[in-house]
Amino acid sequence: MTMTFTEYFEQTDTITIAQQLLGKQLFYQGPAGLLSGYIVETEAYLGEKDQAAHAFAGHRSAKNEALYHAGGTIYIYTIYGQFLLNVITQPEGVPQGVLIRGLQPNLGQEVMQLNRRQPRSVFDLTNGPGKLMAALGIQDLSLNLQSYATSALTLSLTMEKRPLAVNAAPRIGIGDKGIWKAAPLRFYVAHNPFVSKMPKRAMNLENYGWQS
DNA sequence: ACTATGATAAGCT
DNA sequence: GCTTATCATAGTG
Repeated sequence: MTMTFTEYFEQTDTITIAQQLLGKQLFYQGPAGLLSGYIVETEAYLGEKDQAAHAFAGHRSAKNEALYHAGGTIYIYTIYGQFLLNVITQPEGVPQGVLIRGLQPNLGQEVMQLNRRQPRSVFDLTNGPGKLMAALGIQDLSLNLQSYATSALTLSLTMEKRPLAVNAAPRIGIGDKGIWKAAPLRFYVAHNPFVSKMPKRAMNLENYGWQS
């Protein structure tokens, strides 16, 4: 089955997309060659009603403009000097998206190593939203508002690994936002060592949490 | 969000 | 007793 990016990111709800992105491969055609990794951790942000979302209560500005664009749009924002990567979901005007929080390196792991300052181990390379962007070497906003369908940053909707289990948990870094602080909108491949804050004893180093 | 550092707990030769 | 892991705190853009 072949599906366009628009279909994939507009035809179903954001929570489902956040779960189904686990195992999809993210590609970046960078200056040092092709880099890629499998998505292992995501968070869903549900628009105007979601107190933790940038579009809460309809907030709209130049910084979060991408949220209001079509499904498949790249949304990058910065916090504390870190660049964070999102995929916009839902049709134009419905400001929802998915934050990519963890990546299992595949192509160009050596380059990613060089792009990072001081990773403690391979598992420290891309196990966080700011870390994975640093590893890819994306440290500006030039890809913001562009599309995964047509830019140097893309992802495969077909080639994928399959998680043995997907866990849901509260999102990270959410302050006092009522029910939205505890809402289980963070999804990750159970026992995968590239998931942020994964305790070592919970890591499965045999299969990384993937089927076969 | 990340890094660095220190405290506490758990493991191990 | 030493090493490693987990948790807490502070500093930073």
